[in-house]
Amino acid sequence: MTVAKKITINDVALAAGVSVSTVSLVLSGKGRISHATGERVNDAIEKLGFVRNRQAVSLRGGQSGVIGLMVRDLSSPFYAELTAGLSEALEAQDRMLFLTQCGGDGARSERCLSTLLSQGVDGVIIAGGAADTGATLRELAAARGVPLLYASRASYLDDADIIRPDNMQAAQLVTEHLIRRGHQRIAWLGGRSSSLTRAERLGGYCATLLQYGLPFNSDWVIECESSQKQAAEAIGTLLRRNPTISAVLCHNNTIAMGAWFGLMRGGRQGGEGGMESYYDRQVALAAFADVPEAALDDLPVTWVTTPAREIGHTLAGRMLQRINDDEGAPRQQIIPARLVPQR
Amino acid sequence: MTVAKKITINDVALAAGVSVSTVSLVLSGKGRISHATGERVNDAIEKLGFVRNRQAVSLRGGQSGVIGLMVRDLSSPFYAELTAGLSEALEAQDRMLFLTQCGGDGARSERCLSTLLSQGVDGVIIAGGAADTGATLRELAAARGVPLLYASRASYLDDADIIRPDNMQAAQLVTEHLIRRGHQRIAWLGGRSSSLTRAERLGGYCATLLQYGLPFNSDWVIECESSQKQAAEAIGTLLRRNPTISAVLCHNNTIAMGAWFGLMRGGRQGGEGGMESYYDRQVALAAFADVPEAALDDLPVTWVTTPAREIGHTLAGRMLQRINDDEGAPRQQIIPARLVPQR
DNA sequence: TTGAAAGCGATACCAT
DNA sequence: ATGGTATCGCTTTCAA
Repeated sequence: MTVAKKITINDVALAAGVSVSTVSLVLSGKGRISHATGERVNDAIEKLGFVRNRQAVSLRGGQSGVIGLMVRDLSSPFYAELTAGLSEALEAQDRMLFLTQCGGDGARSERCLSTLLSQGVDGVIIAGGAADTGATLRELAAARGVPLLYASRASYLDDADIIRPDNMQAAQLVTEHLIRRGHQRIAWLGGRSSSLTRAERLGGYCATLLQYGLPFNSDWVIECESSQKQAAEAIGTLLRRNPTISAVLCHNNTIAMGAWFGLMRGGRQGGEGGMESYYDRQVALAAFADVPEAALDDLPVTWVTTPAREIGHTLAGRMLQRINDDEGAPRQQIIPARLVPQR
Repeated sequence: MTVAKKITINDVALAAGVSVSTVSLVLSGKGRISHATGERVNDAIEKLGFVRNRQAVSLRGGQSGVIGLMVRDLSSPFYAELTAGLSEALEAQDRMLFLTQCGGDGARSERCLSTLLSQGVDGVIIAGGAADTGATLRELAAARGVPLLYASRASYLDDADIIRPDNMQAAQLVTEHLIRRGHQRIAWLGGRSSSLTRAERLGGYCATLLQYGLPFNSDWVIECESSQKQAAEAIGTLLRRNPTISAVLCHNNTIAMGAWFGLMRGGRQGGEGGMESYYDRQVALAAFADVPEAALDDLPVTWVTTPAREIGHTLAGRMLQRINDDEGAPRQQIIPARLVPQR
């Protein structure tokens, strides 16, 4: 493959019959350039197909126009959606995204950040993970004067600039919705007790129940892996033991689907005492969803969605602020969830 | 925020009492450096927390260590998974990913590529989309001597270096599986007739049927939006009109889920003539899946999965080849699908 | 309004 | 085995 000689501002300057300084001024729109000269330079740029070398710009001290993103795992719908939103918003600002997957690993996170910095990013966003090595990472970034932003599903970092979903509000929203629909006995299904997100949501659920003078029964809060099979079994057991439960709040969409299958099966089997009763009574399902609204499963379920894409947009906006005028005060931005009532 | 002065090789050289050339040689492991000097330099690097500026390297003519990725839409599970795999494999090679979302838009694609090139990427991968502007894009990349690789869900580019899933084989695989399980009358549900992926899959399905001497009936191939509701209705209509059908092949997981609901509902409603018959006969479902195996829905369905992550890995490997020794011959690499029999 | 020249950080050739 | 230095493409004073 023959590599055409790269076009530089020198070539442009030559073609336009001006100096490189002039070309640079035209490019950046600074300095007062006569209209005629501007025209000629732009023509030359057009004709030669010149594209400005950002690395040289950045080396000289300018911005690279690149934001680094460290994401725990891109294949998770939540982070994929967040990343898509972030990339979208950045591109609208003529910036780009540098992507790394840092996993949960601390040492790996440091290497990732180092790489990002060595590439001259204007800022770094850490989405999920890297909670433990927070201090080291922040020192690294601070030493380079690069703004660091966090996006997280739960609020484990109090003193950092962070954007996150409002898990508590989400739980309150959906719990209140169920109550308004007449449910008095609402159970919880799914998630591991070690999950911070779950803890926050449970807080909102619990608070709302008490606020409405309804019973909060810890036997009605069931831990469960995110597996349809396990959820289906778990809801069966739950309802058999507690036949008065009229609504179940599911930790995520997998749980919701499993729960629904569980209800179907229970109803279908029929004639087994308690089993058919709750189907006939139409136990209501509600669930938290990780996916964008358009991708919600078509189940008879009320969803609460965390607007991951919106979080991405917000991150882009906040990063722009940080880059332009570094208001040092760490700040928390909390993005509310939306309710999608059962259709 | 106080920005610590950036550490350069000059600082390292000073600290180690050697020249910058020596530091550079130690960094790149070229030239013969005495062990003692090497030690001293590395100590200084460690002590000062020096990180090499890749922009300067790249400006001087070295590699940037960055691969550009233009992806149609990151929030689609297939591309998210592909991107995750690619990023994973690249990081193992000490390279990074530059991400852009180019949508389907031609002009936008050109701008994306331009930006990538201006950032000094060592190579570019286009995943989905940008089919129409192929020629322009390739010229742009070629002019800069940057290798261009395609990843696509269907084979619309014959003369390019491309990696893609084997849609035909996938369809053959699953169709054959159904036949071996004793199904003779297999219908197709889902997808739009304008979809290239679907066309290729239909080809495999059709070929396999004929190969086994089974009837291929175009009335049994149903177009359908990827919506659970529509799929549920469509399968109902299909089976009512063609009660002899014993298996249905679904274009994706949404269709599969809808189809399954359709079967459930049909079975449940009972007593409506044809409606109950097909439920009792246990119509088998099989489906193509976009998601990784671990994320498959827990349905009584036989899945064929396109290994998106593997495609990502393969892309990384091929890109490495292209960067190192540019064997110009465009080459197609076709990644086979895997069967996940109904559990 | 425009041009000349210094310098950003790293590399590699040419000396020593 | 090391050191000096021109160079990559661009921005930015300082002069003209």
